[in-house]
Amino acid sequence: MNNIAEVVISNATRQFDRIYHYRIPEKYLGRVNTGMRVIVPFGKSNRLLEGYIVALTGESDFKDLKEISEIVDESPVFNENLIKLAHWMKYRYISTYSDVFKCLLPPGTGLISSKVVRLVNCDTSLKGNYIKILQKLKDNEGVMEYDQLKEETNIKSITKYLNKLAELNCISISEEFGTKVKRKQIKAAYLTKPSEEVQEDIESNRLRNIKHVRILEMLLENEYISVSDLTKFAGVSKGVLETLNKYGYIDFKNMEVTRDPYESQNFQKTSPLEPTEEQKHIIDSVKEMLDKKIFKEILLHGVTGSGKTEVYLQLIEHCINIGKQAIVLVPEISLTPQMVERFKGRFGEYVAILHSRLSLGERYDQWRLIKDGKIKVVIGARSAVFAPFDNLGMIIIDEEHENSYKSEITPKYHAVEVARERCRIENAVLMYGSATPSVENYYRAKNGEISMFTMMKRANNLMLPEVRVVDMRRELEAGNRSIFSRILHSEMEENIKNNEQTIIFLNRRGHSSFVLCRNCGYVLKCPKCDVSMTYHSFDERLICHYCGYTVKNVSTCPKCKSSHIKGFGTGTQKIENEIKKHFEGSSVIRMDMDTTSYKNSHEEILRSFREDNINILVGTQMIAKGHDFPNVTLVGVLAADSMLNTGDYRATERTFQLLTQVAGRAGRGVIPGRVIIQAYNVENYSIECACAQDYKSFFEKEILVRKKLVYPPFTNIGSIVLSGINDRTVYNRAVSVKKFIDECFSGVCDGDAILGPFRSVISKIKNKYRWRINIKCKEIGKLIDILTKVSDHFYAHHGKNDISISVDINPVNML
DNA sequence: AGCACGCCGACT
DNA sequence: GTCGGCGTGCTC
Repeated sequence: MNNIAEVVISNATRQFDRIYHYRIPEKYLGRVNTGMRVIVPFGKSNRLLEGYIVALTGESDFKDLKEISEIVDESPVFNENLIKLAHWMKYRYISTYSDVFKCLLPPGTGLISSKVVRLVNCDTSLKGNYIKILQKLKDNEGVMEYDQLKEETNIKSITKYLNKLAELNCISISEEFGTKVKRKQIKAAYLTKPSEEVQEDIESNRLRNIKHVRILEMLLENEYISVSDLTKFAGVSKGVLETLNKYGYIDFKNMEVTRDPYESQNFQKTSPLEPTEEQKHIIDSVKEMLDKKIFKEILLHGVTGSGKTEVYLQLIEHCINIGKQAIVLVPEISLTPQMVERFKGRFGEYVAILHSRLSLGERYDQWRLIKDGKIKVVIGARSAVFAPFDNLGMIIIDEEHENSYKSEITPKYHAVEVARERCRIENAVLMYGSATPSVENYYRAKNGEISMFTMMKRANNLMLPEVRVVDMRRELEAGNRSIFSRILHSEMEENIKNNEQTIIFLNRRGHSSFVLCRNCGYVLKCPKCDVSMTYHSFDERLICHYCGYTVKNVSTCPKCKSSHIKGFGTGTQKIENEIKKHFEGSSVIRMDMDTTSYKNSHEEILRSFREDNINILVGTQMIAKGHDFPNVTLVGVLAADSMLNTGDYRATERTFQLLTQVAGRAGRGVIPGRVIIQAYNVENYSIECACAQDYKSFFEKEILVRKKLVYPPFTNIGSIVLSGINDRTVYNRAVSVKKFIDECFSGVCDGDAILGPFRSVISKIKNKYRWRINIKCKEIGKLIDILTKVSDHFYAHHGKNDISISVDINPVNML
């Protein structure tokens, strides 16, 4: 009989993160199941902790097992497949069970313990603090939280008195668990008399008060109405309802409700569009794969505007028809109302939306709808890959190359990899969609590892924009020292004259990227991070984009006191100012992290640009994502090569992807678009190929470089970053870690290498010095094994030092 | 992480 | 003699 539960403890550190066996007490037998959360006694003091049941078993090598003390959920919160996925994630991301399981639940559902004091017997013969405590409890209906009791009675050593009172059996002290998010309940009113009788009372004028009549009439229409709605729409106060209650007409009931983030919106129902030849071929082929119910990966390489979304929609429809569910992952930033509208319009109530701008409560409710089987399609950012479906048919990852799919916090999972593993486990179909696929996936597609479909026709036969590259070195030679090349300048003027819109793209926010003293060469840096401070003209301050540290702008050099100190490099803010200066009478709007910090400001800016017909939009990465602006006929890209020299092996790829995307913003209406790209390093193939909108040539060139230099997909890069307050001790620790790796790294493959320790490119963040060790290793299993050993070894000899370690494989950020 | 055990120094 | 410092080791 399976009367033993395998439990992992939540909030465990690496040192005690493993599976523990607990006996299931008689009273819970049959009620306890895999995937439930429980409360278990742990350690010598038997403190009560939250745990997750990962399996049930009949026997254990341990004797003297402790018993589960409480069950948290009445039904499992994870199914078997998600538990399998969790095991894989722990392995693949060198993580802990604890961190991994936390990903599977919506935020705010973790248990919080609190000590609760209950009044049992109010012995009035007691004196002093004792009676004070008892009185306080009595005033609060006999139940209070320990912390609250302590604060309100203002007794310093309250524990002493409480223990004594508990001994005297006057009170009981217990530990209770709650969660941050609660199920939302509302108080609803309903009729307690038969409707005929109420009707009769109204018609016979027995009820004189018009307010009473109004309320009863409303309740005749609807069985339950929330008290708040009732008072609002009837224009009465709560007192009226209480009177009706007293007369025995109505009563109240607490009802659970679902928080719906899109409650107020009505979505126009849409039906499938007639697919084009290209689309039909893809839809039919993938439908067949879905019917087979086997794991399959598909790359959908489709240029912007080629109708990928319609393909997604029709495949999802098929999924639903065969009784399966689908997940659609999109980058957080493209989860716009238009996107939501498309899916809600097609699938209505079957759609759940998950993203970080929802409140904890909304997210929790969406999650519960999914778990209860009410939802067929989930659209969401990264974490939606964990949506608790029981019969998953497919996962679609839109803009598969986006690096926002990689989590920056532990566990540092990549949603694309997790989706792949989940589909493998659940025999589902995985579809990657992109106009500029990641080099890794395209390489796999070319090798026949995954199937590939291409969609190269733009809908409505839109013309590709005409792209021109301007060599800024020539501009300088010709005496043009402005930010704008002569051609871009004149095209912008032309556009303003013709009342057409322009987008100016620059991948750097702020005003100037650094402040330099021309006398002594000193560059102002953040005192906590090894990053130059950026000047923001809006409030005349210097800001560190890494930690947010800010100081007032300086007028003299802090080092040599020279006044020849000023900002160099250009940010979006400066562009905005320059445009105002150069193009008098034109309207400009700016979109970057500084202007979009408020909720909805993002949408507001785009709406304003579109509807108020603003001449020019200036922005960073943010504006590159799939928005449709039919009146935009000119896109200018400034400093297109600025990302190329960041010391990251993916810099070229990212430049190509970004430029291709930005160029795609032009000419989405009837007027053909023009794109002008300004750069110094114009010969770079990422710029050349982006101009030609030629993915294939870019890939062919890039893959050769990757092969030659042995970078992914030809190897894997393990990265270990050690950080701490004291530069020297961090370095020493890094050296000892390196030594440890040397010892366990045997049987080196061709091209495998251990590099470092060296200073990280950003050598200090928030006052912590960073040293890095990189490991190149062809075989990922071996790399995982080494990194696991390194982590275990590091924590085993942790001691009382303040150095922390972070390990990652193929990180998106190598700085 | 949190807690107990345990082994040394400075106090009534 | 004993109170308390924090190094070490364990948690089903």
